[in-house]
Amino acid sequence: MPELPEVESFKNYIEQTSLYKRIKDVTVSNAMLLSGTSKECLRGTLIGNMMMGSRRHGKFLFIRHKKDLNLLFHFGMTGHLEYFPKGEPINKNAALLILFKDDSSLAFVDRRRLGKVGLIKNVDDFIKERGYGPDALQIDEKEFTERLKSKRTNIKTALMDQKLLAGVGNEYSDEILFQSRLHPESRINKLNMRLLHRVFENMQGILKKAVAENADRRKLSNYFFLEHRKAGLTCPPKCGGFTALKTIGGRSSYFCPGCQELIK
DNA sequence: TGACTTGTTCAAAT
DNA sequence: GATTTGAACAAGTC
Repeated sequence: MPELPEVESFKNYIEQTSLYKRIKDVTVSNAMLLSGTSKECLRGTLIGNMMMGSRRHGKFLFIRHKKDLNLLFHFGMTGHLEYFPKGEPINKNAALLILFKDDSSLAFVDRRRLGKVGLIKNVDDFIKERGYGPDALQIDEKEFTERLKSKRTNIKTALMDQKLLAGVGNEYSDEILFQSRLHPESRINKLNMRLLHRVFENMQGILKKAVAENADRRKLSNYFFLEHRKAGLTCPPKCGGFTALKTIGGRSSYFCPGCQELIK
């Protein structure tokens, strides 16, 4: 479930493995993966070019090839990248395989095929046209508060709404609200500034830490709900209550009713 | 067998 | 009209 920290780690991965290599061939084995482009168009456009840089916005990753040519990745639920140096066996399940001139390759692997790959001209225009909010790590507290405070929906749904702010998904939203001791169904417009401040601080803290650890869950073991997505567990901090599961905003939401205050 | 998972999108409801 | 809610989708797991 690639959320902001995972996508940031994919960005680092590309930068460490795949920049400035001439592209020799492109294989698309799952055309459904493509968004707004065709196999032929993707191949024709990428072959002969090279990746010059990358940029992440929310859960989207953009690879710049040249001015007005960016490769777009969205990883859906199970998408990820795999790089294979020359001579290493490549993953045959790759939905998209980019072969470089030095015979190394980069694969987009996506078992459940919910990811998307596309070509776009301008990243800022794309974000604007699609209406995505500011990136969750770029937004400052003032704008965060401004964008959220008038909403009447619950805090969890809002945090996950990519048009309010981009990058937070189901799992990280649970962790942010757990650390903030705030019930996911709390109504935003009932929250005071102190509480919104707390959510903002926890969001930034958790995302930054996760990015610093390259989204490696093993290194985030002090983050309770990222590690244990289960109901009926004893809440570790202080309250000693039990964790609960409830569908909120159409998503499985884990929380502790004992220490996450519900404000309605 | 079918219920459940996720992010996104679009339709329906408020 | 704007905002909010919820269902659908895809496909793999259990």
